[in-house]
Amino acid sequence: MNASSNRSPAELARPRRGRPPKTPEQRADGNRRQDLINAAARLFRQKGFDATSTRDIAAAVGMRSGSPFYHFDSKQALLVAVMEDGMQSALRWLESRMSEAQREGANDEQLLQTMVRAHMDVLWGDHRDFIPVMLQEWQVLSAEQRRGIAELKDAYEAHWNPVLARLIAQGRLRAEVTMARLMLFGAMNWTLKWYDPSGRVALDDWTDQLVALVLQQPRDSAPSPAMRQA
Amino acid sequence: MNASSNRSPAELARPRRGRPPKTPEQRADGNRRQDLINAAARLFRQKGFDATSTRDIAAAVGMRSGSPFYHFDSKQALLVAVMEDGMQSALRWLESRMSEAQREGANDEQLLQTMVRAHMDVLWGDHRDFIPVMLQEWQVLSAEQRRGIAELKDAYEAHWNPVLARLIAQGRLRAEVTMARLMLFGAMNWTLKWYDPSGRVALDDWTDQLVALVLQQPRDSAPSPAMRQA
DNA sequence: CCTACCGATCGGTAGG
DNA sequence: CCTACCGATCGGTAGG
Repeated sequence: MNASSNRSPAELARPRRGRPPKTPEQRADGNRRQDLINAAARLFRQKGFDATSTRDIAAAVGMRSGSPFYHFDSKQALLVAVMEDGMQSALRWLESRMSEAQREGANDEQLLQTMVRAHMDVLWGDHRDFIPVMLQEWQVLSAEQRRGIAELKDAYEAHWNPVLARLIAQGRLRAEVTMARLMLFGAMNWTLKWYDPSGRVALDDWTDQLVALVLQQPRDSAPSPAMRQA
Repeated sequence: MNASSNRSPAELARPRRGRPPKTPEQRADGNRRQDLINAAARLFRQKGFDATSTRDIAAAVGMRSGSPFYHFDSKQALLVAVMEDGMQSALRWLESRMSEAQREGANDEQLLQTMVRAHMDVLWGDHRDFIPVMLQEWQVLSAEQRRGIAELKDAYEAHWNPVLARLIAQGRLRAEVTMARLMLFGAMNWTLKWYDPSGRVALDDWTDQLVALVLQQPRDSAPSPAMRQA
C-alpha cells in the first residue's frame, strides 16, 4: 500500500533532488526508449495508430499508463520514432544488398532483382513492423513531422532511379523512371494487404515473378530498336 | 428556447402516437439513409474510420448525434454499407466498360487497357470515396462482415482472370494469372497513396504506361517461342 | 429523428 | 518511472 515501505534505507537517505533513483526495473537504462519504439511498432501495425492506446504500449513493456510520456512528448512522437527507426534500417539494408550485388558484378537485371528482394525483406523480414506502419499511417503526421522522414524516403527511392534508367535505356523497361518506380513500389507494397508469408509463394519466387512481369525479354542478340536509333 | 413553440398549430393538433410527424428537413424520406452513407464514405476516406466520429457524420447531414443510430445499428454497420455500395457500383462500372469494349471488337490488349482505365475510374472518379475506404479499412470488419463484401470482390476479380490468362497464353504477359492480377492491382491501388489527379499525369496516360510496362512487346510477326512449343 | 444521458476510454500532466 | 488525476470525446441508448 505504502510505496515508501519498499525503499531500502540507502534510498530513503538519498536526497530527493536531481535524477530519481533507479529501481531494478528501470536499470535497463537507455533501451527502455527502444523497448517502447519496438512495442509501438508492433501494436501500430497490428491494430493501427488510432486503435492503439498509449496504455497498450506501456503495458506491453511493463510500464504504467503515464510513463511513456517520460520518454516521448506525445503519441505522435512515438510514431515518428517508429518511422525514423524503420527507414534508417531499410536504407542500410538496401545499401548493403546493393553493394554486395555490385561487388559480385551483377548486371542491371540482377541488381533490380536484388533490390526488389531487399525491399520485400524490409516489408516482411525481422523488422517487418516498422515500414508497414510508415506506409499505413503516413497521413497521421503533420507536414513538419513528415519532412524529416521524407529525406530518408527520398534517399531510399534515389537508389532505384539510375538502375531503372539504365534498364529503360536498354529497352528492358517500357516506362518513365518515376512511373516505373511508383508502379514497382505499388506492386511490392500492396503485398502488405494480401501476401501470406506462410503460404505457397516464397519471397524469392514472388520476386522472380515481379521482375519477369515488368522486364521486357531480351531481344535475342540484336540490339533493340531504341538502341539502334540512339 | 422552447422547441414546441416552433410547431405549427396543425402539428400540435396531431396525436403524438405512431410515427413522428415529418418536419420539412426530414421530408427527404428514404434517402436520408443514403445521405449518411455518402457522408460516411467521404469522412472515412478523409480522416479514417477511427478518427471519424458518428457525430461528425451526423453533423455532415444535419442530424443530431444520436440519429445515425436510427438508420444503422452501429458505426461498423455504416462502414459495411459504404463498402457494399462501393463494390456494387464498381462492379457495374467495370462490366459496362468491358461490354462496350467487346461490342467494339477490342482485342485482349485493348480489353486490358479498358479494364485498367475502368479501375482507375473506380478509384478516382465520382464515386472515389467508396472503394478507397474499403481498401483502407478492410481490417476493421469482422470475419462475418467481410464475407458478404468478399463475394462482390471475388466477382470483380473474376472478370480479370480470363483476360490475363489469354495474354499469358499469347506470350504477352510473363506471370501466373493470380500473381499478375495482384501485381496489377497493387500498382493501381497504390496510386491512392501518391497520385495527384490535378497533377501532370492524366489517368489515360497513367493507364497507357502501366499497360506498356506490364505487357511484353509483340514479337514482330513470328509466333513466340512459347506458342511454337505448344 | 431529437433530447438527454451514461459508462468507458483516452492522451496527457503534476508532483514526487 | 509511478500515482493519481483531469477534461474531452466517443459509441450507443431510452423515451418520446
